[in-house]
Order: sequence, then structure tokens, then C-alpha cells
Amino acid sequence: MDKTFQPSKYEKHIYEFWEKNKLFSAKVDKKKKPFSIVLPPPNANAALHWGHAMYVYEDVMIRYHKLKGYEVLWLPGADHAGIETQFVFEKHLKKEGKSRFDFEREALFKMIWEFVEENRGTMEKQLKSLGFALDWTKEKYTMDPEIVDIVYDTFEKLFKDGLVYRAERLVNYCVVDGTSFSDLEVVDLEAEKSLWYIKYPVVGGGHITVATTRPETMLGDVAVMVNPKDRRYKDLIGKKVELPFVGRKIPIIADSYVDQKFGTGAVKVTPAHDFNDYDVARRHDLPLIQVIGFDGKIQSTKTQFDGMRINAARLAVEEELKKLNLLEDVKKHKLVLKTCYKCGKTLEPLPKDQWYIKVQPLVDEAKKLVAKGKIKVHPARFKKHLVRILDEFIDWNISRQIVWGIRIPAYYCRSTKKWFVSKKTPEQCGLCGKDDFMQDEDTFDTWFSSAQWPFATLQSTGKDIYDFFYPTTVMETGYDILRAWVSRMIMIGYYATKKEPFQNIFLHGLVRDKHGQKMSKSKGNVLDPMESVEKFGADAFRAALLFGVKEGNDVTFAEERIIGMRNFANKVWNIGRFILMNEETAGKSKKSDKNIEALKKEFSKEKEQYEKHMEKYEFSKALNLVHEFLWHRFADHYLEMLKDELKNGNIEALTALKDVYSDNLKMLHPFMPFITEVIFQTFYGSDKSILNQ
RNA sequence: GGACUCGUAGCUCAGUUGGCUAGAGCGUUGCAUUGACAUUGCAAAGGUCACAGGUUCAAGUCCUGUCGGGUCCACCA
Repeated sequence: MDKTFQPSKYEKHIYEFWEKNKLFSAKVDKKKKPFSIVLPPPNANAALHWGHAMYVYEDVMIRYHKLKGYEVLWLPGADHAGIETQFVFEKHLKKEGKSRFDFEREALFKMIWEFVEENRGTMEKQLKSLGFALDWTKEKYTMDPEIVDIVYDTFEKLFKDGLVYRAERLVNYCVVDGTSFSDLEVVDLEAEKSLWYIKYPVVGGGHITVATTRPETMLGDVAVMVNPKDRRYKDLIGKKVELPFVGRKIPIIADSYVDQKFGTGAVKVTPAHDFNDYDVARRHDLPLIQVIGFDGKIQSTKTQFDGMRINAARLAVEEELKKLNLLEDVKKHKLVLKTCYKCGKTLEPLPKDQWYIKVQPLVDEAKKLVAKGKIKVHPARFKKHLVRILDEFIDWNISRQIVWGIRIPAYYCRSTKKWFVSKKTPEQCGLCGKDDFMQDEDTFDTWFSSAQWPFATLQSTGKDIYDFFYPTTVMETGYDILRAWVSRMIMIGYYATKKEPFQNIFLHGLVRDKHGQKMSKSKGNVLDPMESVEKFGADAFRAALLFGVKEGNDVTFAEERIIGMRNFANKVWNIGRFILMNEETAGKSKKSDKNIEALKKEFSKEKEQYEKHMEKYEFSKALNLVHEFLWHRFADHYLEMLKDELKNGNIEALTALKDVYSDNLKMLHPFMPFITEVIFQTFYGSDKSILNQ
């Protein structure tokens, strides 16, 4: 053995040894209890970041249960990450002076597919270098035909059960990129903008002044609203105003949504181009009049503004209002703009037909599962967080206007104007007998396929595997995607299988940079975790993520943490080295010693404590315990006390030390798999594995 | 604005249902060491536990408020 532990000398070899000996491949073994985790699939196209490094919790659970004799499955996979990947690909195209609009749908899809395939190996290699005990023989990809097939089945079932509907709702649409974004994908930007005060002539005399940040949308106004309690406007409610330029007569309505103190207390209602106004219009049964097209130009107003771009129209409207003496004032106002995270332009709320999932029935079932404890949440404090998320869930828009993803299997019959859902293009319309279909251009929201991940991966692996390992034991992920992912997995998973997709949820914290900020690409503060792995070894890196950090709390990246764990690894290494050296010169005498007894006693206490922590998902405490015991009790105390006995050739002392040490290696193994395996093999033979004990 | 969360040694963090002279890692200081390890050992210094009230025999731990980080959500024409 070397004087110090050198990770790079062993890690690759050891991982290959594990794979070659199929130590990670799960099979159905009815004599054993199953323990399964499906890895949250990283983006196939990107390198790992620190969030992925937190999956070390999963490896800890997997290896711990493997050592306890469970049949374990940790199933890896990759996500096609629709929007994210198409975004990266488009940047790539731009460098070559091209854009997505230069290609047909099929060609673009094929190009992105190949682009992803080129990069896919990266994250897989990185997961291996972290030592993760993943069963690579069962790896899945969200774009695998078998997975897509299951996603289609689920959609079809939802459609038949009446849980999918099509509705014209407002979407955040980027008129530059030609894509709509979900609320989760927009970038908020605070800005100071103008607030225009516009006079609307009231039919029968007088006027009412509204304040607006979007004068050009007045062409699509359907009402003016005031607060019912507002005395200033009491007499005007029910009257009509004549909309300048278009001449439409629209009602003055009352809605408590209006803030009397803001602006003039009178608001124009433009349901086709404002989310709040859309809600108001639904409440009051008002029509939707779209005056901005998907090309970002004013349309169908039959005014001089038709064909103008939004900004130009805004100026023109302002100019015309001045001429008509209808512009009372222009003030400054701070507001939050929703912008496109690709091009930074302001997103346009536009009405578009989309597929929606009616979530209420799914939410009800999901809540029952959590309430009844069929799904347990660890740490417990996240339970109410999850319940609240479920309570607040609104119908889920699953249509995305991108090509990189699973295309929605919905077909529109041009003669009956009905939608059909089926895996293949229907041969003929059941209503009219014709075959004039058009497939929906949209793809599924990536989360729609991700929501099916636990059962889709297992079902596509084989019925026996699915029956044995589903519901999975634990879903481990970051608390920041409880809403986007975890809650949806519960809803869709239960809907499709009538079982909870996982029995436990374990949530880890976020990794933050030195300044306490969350690491994210948009903030540009992402560090490559792999550099630390190379520098200090995977074991030190892994342990550093857990040591002294309470489960679910955020972790601040600090190299000192890793140094501490690197030192610990070396300590463990040298204890092994010391035992081995004494074994070579071991005598035969047997002599009892009070320190031997004390050591055994203390160890059994340690072991008992360790098991408690591990079962309670208190991994940090378990690691801390082994750290404390091995270093400060075993090495600093007992080893020193028994040194003389070893010199005297007392085999009892050596055996006791070796046994306790070996057991501690197993306890440490889930946290530091490489070094513990190397030492184990040095002790017991290079064909053996600590995982088989 | 709402919900949640954090604010403990120079730095990064633990402190289980309120009960110890408040702990760990890293750093700092002093001493030690040619046989496991300087990625070491021994010893030491360092905290009015964000602030202000309150409950209690007892509060870092519970309650209220303030200030300051953070996450998610909502957002006002």
C-alpha cells in the first residue's frame, strides 16, 4: 500500500470491476426484498452540474441496502429536455449563420437528435466517475420508442377519460422565436415603462379615463372596468363607451379586481392580450378579440394600424390619440415584464389553442396518497410544502411549440373538425369516412413525459421487473422541482398504474456558490463538479456534500470541505495500511485485554446508532458517526492503546482491530465506495467485493 | 405582496421532542515526530447562539415583532 491514498490510481479500475462483475445489475429475486430508485434523468445533451452531484444520496441508499441484502435497482436514464436542448441547438445554428426556420420539421428534428447523440456520453461518463452504482444495462432515454409508446398510451387514456381538453388560452408567446413558454420558463425583468392615461368617450356624453401600459391593445378592448365600490364611477357602470379608432361600443363593468388607488381606478379590458383581463372576460362572459398576430403585427382591426409591428403601433396610437385630444397624460411606472429567455424580447400574451390536462381529479388522488402516508416525505418539513403545491395546481398546458420532443399524437379531421388521438395516423375518420387528417404540430411539455418516468422506465424494461420493483422505494431529487416534477409524477403515475410511483420522497437542498447564490446557468456561476472530483477523488467529493449538512438544507460549495474529507480518506487508508503491516509480522500469542473488550463494546454501540440514522434518512449523522469513530476513537485511542499488544504478537488484538475496522469499511462504503473497496480487496483478495458481503 | 427557510467560533456548517462547561470540519497559535498517516499527533485560542420583547424553574431550541440572506409562488392595468 502507498503511503497516501491516490484516488486516480484506483477509481476507474474499480468501477470497471463493479460493472464487469454485474454488481449493479438488478434481477428479480423473490427471496430478497426489493429496493429501487429511478434516477432523475439528467439532460442528455449537457454535462453534469452540482445538482446532479447531490444524487450521491441515492447511491448512499442503494449501496446501503445492497449491503443489507436487498435486491437493489438504480435505473439510469437521460432526458431529451425539449426546450432547453432546442435552445442550445439553435444557438449552435446561429453560430453557423442559420436558424431553425431554414429547415423543415423532420430535418430539424433529425439534426437535433444527432446533436444530442454526440453529446450524450458526457453525463454518463461523469455519473460513472462519481462512482454511482447505476444499472447501465437498463438505461433509458425519454425518446426511446418504448417510452414514447407509453407516453402516447397515457395521453390516449387521458383523452378517452375526458381529462384532456383543447382550449384557447393565453400563452406567453415570443414573436421573434415563434415559441410559447410556460410560466416556469419566462424571465421576469423589472423595468420602468410609461403609463398612458387615455380618455374613452362615454356614449351619451362625458368621458372616462383609463390608465394603461399597452395603448396599442386598446383596439382589442371589450370593456372598461371599475371597482364596484368606487364612488367616482358609480353612475357610469352599465353605460357604454365608444372605442376610438374602431368605433366599437363596449360596456363599463364592475369588478372587485380593480384597485381604486392605482391609475385612475378605471381599467381597459383586453382579454386576448392580457392574462388578468382574460380572467375578467371569462367571469363576465366577454368576447376575445385578437388584434395582435403571431407575427407580432396588428391585424384585423380594419384601421390604419393593421400590419404595424407592436412598438410602431404603440407610437402611432399615441400620436393619433394626441391628435384627437384623447391623451390626458403619460406617467412613468415600474412593472415586471415577462421576457423570452432566448432573445430577451418582451413576451406577448396571445390566445392559442392548446391541450390541457384537467388536473383536479388527479390532484385529489395525489393528495390522498400523501395524506394516507402511502407516500412519505423526507425530511418531513417538505410535506406541507407538497400538499400546498397540490392544492394550488391549475390545469396543465402540455402543448409546446417546438419540434424537439414527443410530437402530440392528435389528429384533426378537416371535414368534421374533430380531434382524434391515436398512436398512428388514423386511416379514416369514424364520422365522415375520409382520411384528410392533419397532425398537431406541437410536442408535449417535457414534464409530461418526465411525469411518467418511474413507471415508464420499469414497464419498458419488462413486466417481471416492473412487478417486482414498482412502486419504487424512493424518489430522490431537489426540493426546487417539487412542483414541476414530483407532484406531477404522483398525479400521472397513480392515474396510469393505480399505484403510487414511489413510497418515499427524499429531498436534497440546492448547491450554492461561495456567495450563497443558487448555481444556475442563467446566473453564470456554475462550477464544474468534475474538476473537484479529479483533484480530490470521488470519495472525498461525495462525502463533502453530506458531511455536516442537514438533509434538505442547501450546501455551499467550499473546497475546504473536500480537503477535510480527503484527509479523512487518507486516515482510513492508513489505518488499513497499519493493520496490514502488523498482519505480516503477526505473532501467535493470545491474550485478553480490557481495551479489546472496550473496543468491541463501543463498536456495537456505534453500529446500532448507525443503523438508526440510516433508516431515518439521517445520512449526514451516520457519516459523521463513522468519521468520529474511525478517526478519534479507533485510530487515536484504541490503536494507540493496543500498539504494544500488537508488538508483543497478540493475535487477539489484531483480529479485533481488523474485524471492527472491516465492519466500519462496510458502513463507510455507501459514502466512500472506492477507497473502501480498494482496502477490502487488499485485505481479502482482488476478486472479492465489499458489496458481496 | 404571500408561503417556506436560514441568520450559532475567522470561513462552511451540526446542535434530535426546551435541561450540560454550546460542538465538528477547515483555518489560526504553540509543541511533538526517523516505523500507519505532516493529507499526522497533542494542546490552545475563538461565540452576549442576528436584534428586541414574551412564555418557563430552565430558551441556541417555543411564541411575537424587527432587520438581513435564500427558495418557490403571485404580481396590479
